[in-house]
Order: sequence, then structure tokens, then C-alpha cells
Amino acid sequence: MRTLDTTDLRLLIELSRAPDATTVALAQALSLSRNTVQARLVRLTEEGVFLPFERRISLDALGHPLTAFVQIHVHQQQLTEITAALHGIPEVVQAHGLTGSADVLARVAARNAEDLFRIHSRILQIDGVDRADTSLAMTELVAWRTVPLVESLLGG
Amino acid sequence: MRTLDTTDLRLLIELSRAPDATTVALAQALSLSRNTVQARLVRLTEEGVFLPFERRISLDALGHPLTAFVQIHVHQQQLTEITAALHGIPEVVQAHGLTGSADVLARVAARNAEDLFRIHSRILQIDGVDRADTSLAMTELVAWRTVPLVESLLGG
DNA sequence: AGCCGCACTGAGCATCCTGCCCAGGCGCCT
DNA sequence: AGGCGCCTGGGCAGGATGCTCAGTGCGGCT
Repeated sequence: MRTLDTTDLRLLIELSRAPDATTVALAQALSLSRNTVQARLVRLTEEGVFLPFERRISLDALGHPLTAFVQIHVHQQQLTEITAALHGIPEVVQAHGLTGSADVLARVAARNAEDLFRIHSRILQIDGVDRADTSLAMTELVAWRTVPLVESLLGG
Repeated sequence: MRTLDTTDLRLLIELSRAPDATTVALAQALSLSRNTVQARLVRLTEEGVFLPFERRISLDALGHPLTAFVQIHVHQQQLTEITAALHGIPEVVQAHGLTGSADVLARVAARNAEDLFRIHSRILQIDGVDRADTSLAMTELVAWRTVPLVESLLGG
């Protein structure tokens, strides 16, 4: 993958500041020509720099204000089936396979405490799952951010 | 917060399918008038249904292909200062305060193994941090998704 | 030096979208 | 019946889009 240059990074920052800016607005914000911005946007898109729009949908707004992390201990041989089962639970918003012990960290969205309990049980019932420890997220101490990292790449 | 109705949810799904669709395109995709779609989009925006654009920036593309979860044990009295310190580390992409033991789950993006080690050390050096256990994410078994949850709300 | 490739620029043009307005229809609740 | 909220269809000016093309500046290559 090509390394993003300064122009790309500045474009990303400006886009974060004004997600709905027109190409023209972006161009004059960065003191570039419209053609350049347009070409960059196309290239960034083709390179997969932009993750799916899904990521911008608020779980809060969907009536699922609770976030929980479920640490799942599994029989590694059945990881494929377990992954498929997790896909079948819409409240499982994301899941990662971790190093070390054979376990999975799943991120779950729930309506309330009992809803969370229900989902937890459902995960436990998956074949090959040994144990599941749920931790409820109280506060988002650091809200998802990428801009600081982008800025650090700019040599800020 | 108002509960999203069927039209809102369908709009979110269509937006996920075609993030750059024009209002006109969305309107005919949902068999609605342009005015309706426009009004809905404004309302959804005002209600904060759309999270910041930042969330769509790929950490991979930024040259940080490694994702790690750092479980941080802290002195709860100093949580405010610790949070500020975490904000000072650009590689800390997100952090949650968890229930139970007094700890924080931070999500970290790193260039490579040594970079991760460096960040880990930097977290450890924060005043008030007792311990920090890093788990490297090998695979994203379930990539971030919200659409299944939206669909389940539609009664699918 | 001379040449090439690459990226950016500025201009132009037809088409389409946007943001805004208004009048009217329909279902729902009081 | 009347009022309210929401959707529709129409209209309109201004602006954005997608595309093309010629020109320019810069670095690398021979």
C-alpha cells in the first residue's frame, strides 16, 4: 500500500472537520485546485482508506446505549464455527481474535442490563465456547479518534 | 432521544450501501420524495445519529496495521489525570472505563511490534497506572458492523 | 543539458444536484 | 370539524459535478 503524503493527510483532517464539504470547499480550504482534490478523493477511495459508512452509525441512536466487552474463551479448533455464530448475533458489533490464550474479545451493544444478560447467555450457548466474561463499559474516556494520529504523521 | 422509525432505519441501511449517494438517488431507492429524504437527513444529523467522520479513516492506511487492547489497572482517584495522559498519546485510539476492577481498556494502533512496545511503556509511565496488560489483536473476526442491528430493528 | 513522466493548475461545458420555497393531500388526535 | 405532522410534487436560481484539455513546474533519467 502506498504511503499517504502530506496532501492526503491534510485532506483527511479537513474531511474530519467538515465531512459534508463539497470538493470545491475542500479545495479552497487546502489551497489546491478542484481537480487535485477530486483526483485524491478517488485515489483514497480506491485504496480503501475510507472504512464503511456503517461505522458512523450511533448505537446510542439505535436504542443500544450500553457497550460491553465480552472476553470469550474458546476451543481453538472450532474458531470458524464460533465466528459464524457470532456473526449471527446482531448485537455483536465487532470481534477480535487475540494472541496468547485462545480467546476472542467481542464488543457488544445492548439496550439495557437484561438485554446484555440475554446476549451474554446466547454467546455462552455457542458450541465450543468455554467461558465468557462480560465487562460493562461505563464511560468512553477517549472517544474514537484518528485525527491526532494523522496529525502526528504530519510531523505535528 | 426520539426512536428512529422504519424510514430512518431504511435510510441508514441505504446509506451504508451507498455512502456517497445523492439525495435524489436515496429518494428513489427508498421510493420517497426528495424533500422527505432531505428532511430526514437533516433531522438525523441534528439528533447526532451520525458519528464523526474520523471513524471512517483506516488505521491500516495510516501505516498502523496493528491493533492491540491494553488493559490498564489504575488508581481510581487519578482517573482524570490518567485520561488526560491517554489523550496525549495519539496511538490511543479509544479508551473505555470498565466496571468491576478499577481498570481501563484502551485500544491502541501501532506500526509494528516495537512500536507497540514503545506505546505500552508510555502508558505504563503514566502516573497512577499500576499495571498494563497488552493483548495483540490477530484477526478481526467480526469487522465493525451496525447494519445487522439496524435490520433487526426493522423486524428482519 | 535535454528529455520524460508526473502531478497540479485553470479553464470550459453540459448535466445534475442542492437548498429553498410553496400548495396540496392524507392520516391521526382532540 | 379543525389542527398537526408528514409526505408529495412542482418550481427555481445557484452551485457542484464529472469530464476534458492545454499548459506549467519539478524531479529523475540518460
